[in-house]
Amino acid sequence: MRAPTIYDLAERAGVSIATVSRALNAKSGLSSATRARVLAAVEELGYVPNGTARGLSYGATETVGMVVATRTTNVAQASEEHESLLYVDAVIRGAERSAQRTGYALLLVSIRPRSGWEAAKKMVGRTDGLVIVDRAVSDDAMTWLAERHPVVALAWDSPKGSEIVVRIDNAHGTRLLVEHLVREHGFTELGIVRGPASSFDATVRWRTAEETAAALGARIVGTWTGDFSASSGERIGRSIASGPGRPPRALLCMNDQMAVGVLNVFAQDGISVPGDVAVTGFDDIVVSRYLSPPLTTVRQPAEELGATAVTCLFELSNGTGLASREIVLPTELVVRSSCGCNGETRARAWTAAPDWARVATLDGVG
Amino acid sequence: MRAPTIYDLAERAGVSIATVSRALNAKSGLSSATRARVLAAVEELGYVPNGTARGLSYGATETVGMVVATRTTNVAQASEEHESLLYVDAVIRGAERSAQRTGYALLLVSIRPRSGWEAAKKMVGRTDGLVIVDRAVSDDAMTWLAERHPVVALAWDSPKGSEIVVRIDNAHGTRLLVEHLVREHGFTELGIVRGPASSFDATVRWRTAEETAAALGARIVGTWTGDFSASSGERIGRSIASGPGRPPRALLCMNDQMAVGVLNVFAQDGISVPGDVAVTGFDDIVVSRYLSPPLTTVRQPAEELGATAVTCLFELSNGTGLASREIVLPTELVVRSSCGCNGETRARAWTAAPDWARVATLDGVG
DNA sequence: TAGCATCACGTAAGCGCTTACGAGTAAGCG
DNA sequence: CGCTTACTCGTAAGCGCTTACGTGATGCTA
Repeated sequence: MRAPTIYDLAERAGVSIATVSRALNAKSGLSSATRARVLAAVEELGYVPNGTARGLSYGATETVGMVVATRTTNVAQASEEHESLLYVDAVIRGAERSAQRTGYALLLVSIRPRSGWEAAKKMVGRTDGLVIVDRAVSDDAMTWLAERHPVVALAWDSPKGSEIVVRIDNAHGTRLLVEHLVREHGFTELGIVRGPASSFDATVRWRTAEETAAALGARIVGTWTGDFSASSGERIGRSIASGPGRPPRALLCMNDQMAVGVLNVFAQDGISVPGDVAVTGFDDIVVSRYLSPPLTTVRQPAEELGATAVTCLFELSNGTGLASREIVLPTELVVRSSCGCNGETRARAWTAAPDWARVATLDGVG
Repeated sequence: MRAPTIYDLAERAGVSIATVSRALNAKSGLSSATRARVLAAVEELGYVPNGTARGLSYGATETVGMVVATRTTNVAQASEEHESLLYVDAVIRGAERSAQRTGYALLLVSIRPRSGWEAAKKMVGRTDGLVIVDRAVSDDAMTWLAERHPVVALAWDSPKGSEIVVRIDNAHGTRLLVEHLVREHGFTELGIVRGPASSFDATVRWRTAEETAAALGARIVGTWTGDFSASSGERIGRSIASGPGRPPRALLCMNDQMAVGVLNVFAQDGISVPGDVAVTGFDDIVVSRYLSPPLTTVRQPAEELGATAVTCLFELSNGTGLASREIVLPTELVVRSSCGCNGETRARAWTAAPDWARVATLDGVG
């Protein structure tokens, strides 16, 4: 049972395939009678346009590609597999939402560690543009891709080649957080739980944290390195809890998932948060506000990040021309209880990011 | 700067386009010298095959579609938007992984509530098969789609039309949980936090919970209905905490996210878990083991669910023929501390699901 | 050396659609 | 009433690729 084509529709409606195409695409130059005949045939035959043929002829796939690094949760099995990064899921949601608004679909591929970037390459011939998340491909690969396709890099360093970069203002959020801990709470001995060195976001965060602490006269009394997973946070938390030295008065985790792990261990070991140690995160994932104590963190607009990336892609291919090759989304400090405060307050921190306002408005945010 | 085509390659390598195609697709009947010339041209020109043209000619898109209902987290803004269902993200990951293994990509669209299913319809012409998650479209739409395209329904009732159903064994997991609470802990007064009535999974779960409780001589002293979000769990938890009646001895939440909300409120209000009230969930999302207390729950293999769905799709289009039109994946009881137990133990519960073993093995699980 | 496979490659058709161009008809004008 | 203009619709080319079929060259057997 072959799927019906416009030829079938044409025969059924007694018109030519050109007329069918015009009716389907709501073009002008058609009598309403013929249009109705064609649309009736569509219903009768249950016709669905072949997107492949349409794309080939039309010259656009109406698809945006999203390339992410593989993140797998499989607690039951191989533990060397990485835990999923919850915020990436949010980015994907945002991108899909933004694409959908223009009738586009999201083509998702993940790149396994050490698996090469063939999958990303393949996407060039299947999409109208690519969003590459968080170092899913190497610098060279990024340049290669951006040279021949519209590419937006998410959570990337400043653009080196033709790619557009969309990222969040890690530094500003981190600064607000450290200032809060040092100035409001008077904590002078801080600990830092870093993220993986491969992550651009993570690196900026801990660097800024250390700089800001130094500038404010606080000391970094310990640093640990995790991989952004809750289980790595758990591991680190345990080593702090059972270590010889005095724990830091406040522990800054470079993402929420690691903070989740830390909080869990501290609760088990009878370390009071925030009484003994204040703990903070970064990201503001869905569950953070429901932890006990509710997590003080820096909110990064993950969905907006994905949505903005796709919007940029559209502008890029429309030739509208972006005002800037680098777009920075704002972060905000979300103060809950794990730092020692009482409830939730938000210190919205708008960065000086002129481009952002424009792009975000397109997406219906601003 | 037009993207290079096989015509450019042919000219460069001094061969015909047919030869180029053969070289690219590793077909036989080519001297290794010509093949090398073509591949050299590929490198020089930075050629990437046009997937659209390939698909049209080849007759397959090498794409599987995934249709989900919109789930948006936007705590900052419109609160009527639903919180993301974390387990859906896991399903997406699993599907992508399974698709990737065969060189397929995942085309993702979400359907907004009340937005119609046009987006899903469109996917028929753009994919080789469709996975529809958790009632993203109506029964009629499902039938229409399944009549003209390979379709796998996830977390759906038994198949009514041509679709294949892949779901988890909700009943078995729920039964294990209730038995644990009643038999091991001796709880006789249970409360149930239901999920949305539209969800097939949720309905089976609370029905089974109530039946099992009755069969074991425990009483259901209260039921509440949430929407699977943590915030609805929070709302329900608050009404329990501040309500007049005595709270149930154990509170069964029909998913983890609602349990997260409940746990949070109880911690705030000084209700001890599991001392005063035992709390359980369903799903075993990433963070559940890190909550305090760690959540006793029923693990559903969300990634496997997605992976299995895609695998089924492949079998369906290969014409290999599925042994059954309904595949049930096992659930397992994960006992942590929120029920009153001490640590983590797992009661693996293999359901009598002969098909599953076969399908899952294909995916490298069994 | 005639005859026949076999191999390596080119030719051309066709996948289902969009769209430039042209043809035919009806309407508008002096 | 003859002309132009506008409208409606058909014809055909082409998007970039795969592949059935054909052709010439080479190797083998009798």
